[in-house]
Amino acid sequence: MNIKSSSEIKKISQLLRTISSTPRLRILLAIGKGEACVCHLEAKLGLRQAYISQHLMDLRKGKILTSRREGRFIYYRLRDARLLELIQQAGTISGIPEPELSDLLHNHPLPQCCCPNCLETIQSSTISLDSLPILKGSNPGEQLG
Amino acid sequence: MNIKSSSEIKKISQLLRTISSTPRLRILLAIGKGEACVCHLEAKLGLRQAYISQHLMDLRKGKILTSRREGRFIYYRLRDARLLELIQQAGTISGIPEPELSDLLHNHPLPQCCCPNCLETIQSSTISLDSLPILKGSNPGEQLG
DNA sequence: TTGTCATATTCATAGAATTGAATATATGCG
DNA sequence: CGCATATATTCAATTCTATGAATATGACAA
Repeated sequence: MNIKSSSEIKKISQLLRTISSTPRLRILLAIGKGEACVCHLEAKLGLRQAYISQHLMDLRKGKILTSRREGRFIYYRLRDARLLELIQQAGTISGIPEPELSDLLHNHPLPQCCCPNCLETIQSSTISLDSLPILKGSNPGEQLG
Repeated sequence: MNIKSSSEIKKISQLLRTISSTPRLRILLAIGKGEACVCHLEAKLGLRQAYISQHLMDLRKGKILTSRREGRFIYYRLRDARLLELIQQAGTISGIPEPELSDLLHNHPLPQCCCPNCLETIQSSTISLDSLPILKGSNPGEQLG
């Protein structure tokens, strides 16, 4: 049996292509195992909102991210955390030394959103934690992606 | 420390982009853990020679393949066999069921080159095995890629 | 040397992806 | 409602990528 350009290969191809763009890789690594809203990514990556949103759309279409709305914010999360292992493996294969690689992968927890507006919320509420956007709102949020 | 579009990310991006094209994925899977000459790939994949050579060139430039000349033939091999695991992982993540996936990965040993000219050699030499192109020639071959 | 076979390279072009700019939607608040 | 904020979408332009066609190189054999 020959290797044909099967639908399996197309799926793999598409997954790899979708995650292979530099801004999308940066987004995925910034989200990591956690969740991130667009404004967070905007602050963290230094990219414009509309630009990030476009790439998030690609990642949603490629079934790589899921999103969840909570009030005005929309939180993105990896649909499958093994993607991070895949990226790590790619880094290893391309000869990136372990320290740099694990820095890339593990050094970016998202305790709370640190973008301007979230920071402002945190700073102005050192006492009442329930004003944090990630915690407020009783609605657990519908799945969007 | 922020995630910057570092050289590490660019390396990962380039690796993933290079292997993400359908014909290149097919080539990599056809080579697998073994070695293959262009004529073999031509026969196995049903693609034209020049087209395959172009993709082989990309894969060589991307440091994904090494090549070794032996007489008129040039044999290609994966520089790092972990690439196959990476591809497998990508398949798993994109939801390909295990049977199809392992078929894609393990069902293509390259006992000998089966392309027209190699077949002809094999058929006309059921007795003297040392006439097989993969075995003949005392020169172990220089690394080209 | 001439010819043949295996493979590589160059070049042109169609098509896809990336990006920037502008604008739209949707939620929540007063 | 009307406004502000968070995010999404559309559109156009530029820039990559893929592919086909033609041709070149390099090894071997006669």
